[in-house]
Amino acid sequence: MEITNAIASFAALSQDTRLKAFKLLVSHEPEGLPAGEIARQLSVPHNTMSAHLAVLARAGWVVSQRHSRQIIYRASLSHMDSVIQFLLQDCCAGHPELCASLMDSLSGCRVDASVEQSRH
Amino acid sequence: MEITNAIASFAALSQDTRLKAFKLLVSHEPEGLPAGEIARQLSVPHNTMSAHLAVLARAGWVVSQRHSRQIIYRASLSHMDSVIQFLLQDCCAGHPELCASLMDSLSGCRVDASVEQSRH
DNA sequence: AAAATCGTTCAAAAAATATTGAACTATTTT
DNA sequence: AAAATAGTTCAATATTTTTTGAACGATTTT
Repeated sequence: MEITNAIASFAALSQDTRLKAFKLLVSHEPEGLPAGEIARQLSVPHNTMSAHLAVLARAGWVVSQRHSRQIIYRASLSHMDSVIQFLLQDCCAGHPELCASLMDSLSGCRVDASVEQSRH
Repeated sequence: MEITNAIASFAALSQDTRLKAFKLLVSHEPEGLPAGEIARQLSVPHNTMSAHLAVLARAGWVVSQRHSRQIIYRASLSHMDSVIQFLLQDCCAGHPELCASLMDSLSGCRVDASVEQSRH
């Protein structure tokens, strides 16, 4: 990821409605949500929401697809991965301990059968 | 991390000089760099740089400490960790495959002796 | 083909950010 | 204690972003 894309990516998430919309879409993966439904859930006028969704889309955080009358938005998890990689770049080289701690916290989300079982 | 802190964090990195300054500090961990040196390396007036460093500090991306006449800035790697955790929250639960891919890319930075040896 | 529904785009005003000369504070050197 | 050095803060201007009424475009229903 280039620095220009990174700036646009951070700018896109630096606004209340947009960050909430993105989080909402992440929690609605992989089905996605139509534009109007996002506006309704966040209590934002539909044209305001449309402008914000355009910013998120231009930055790469969301993708959209028309489905009859509605336009379905989905979070782009691969873009999230790219942004995180951008942040970590030039960091882990000298400091593997940060990666280690991150990996530890990430490993908590691998919910497989054996882990499920060991919870009881 | 609260959503308010997340917004401030993303806003802080959504500006060219600030993003470059943070990256510069990450690559200068753990020694850090004095404010004037950062301004010089990025070709920015010292008062402009000071304002930007204040934004980064308020958001939590950097910490500073006076050392005789100069003020040394350092990147806060733990803050970076918090922001990444904020992004991943509510994501891995339904989608362990994203975490898996992230862990794969992260695992590349674990440069220990055995890996070093196997490179030759 | 008219009406209804779902969204986007436009344009203009309002609000928030960025920039920088000048003044100021803290520390060290002479 | 004056001068020099390293940074910050202030204040005013310039720039960018956000918001929203109104108009428009696409698709479905009547």
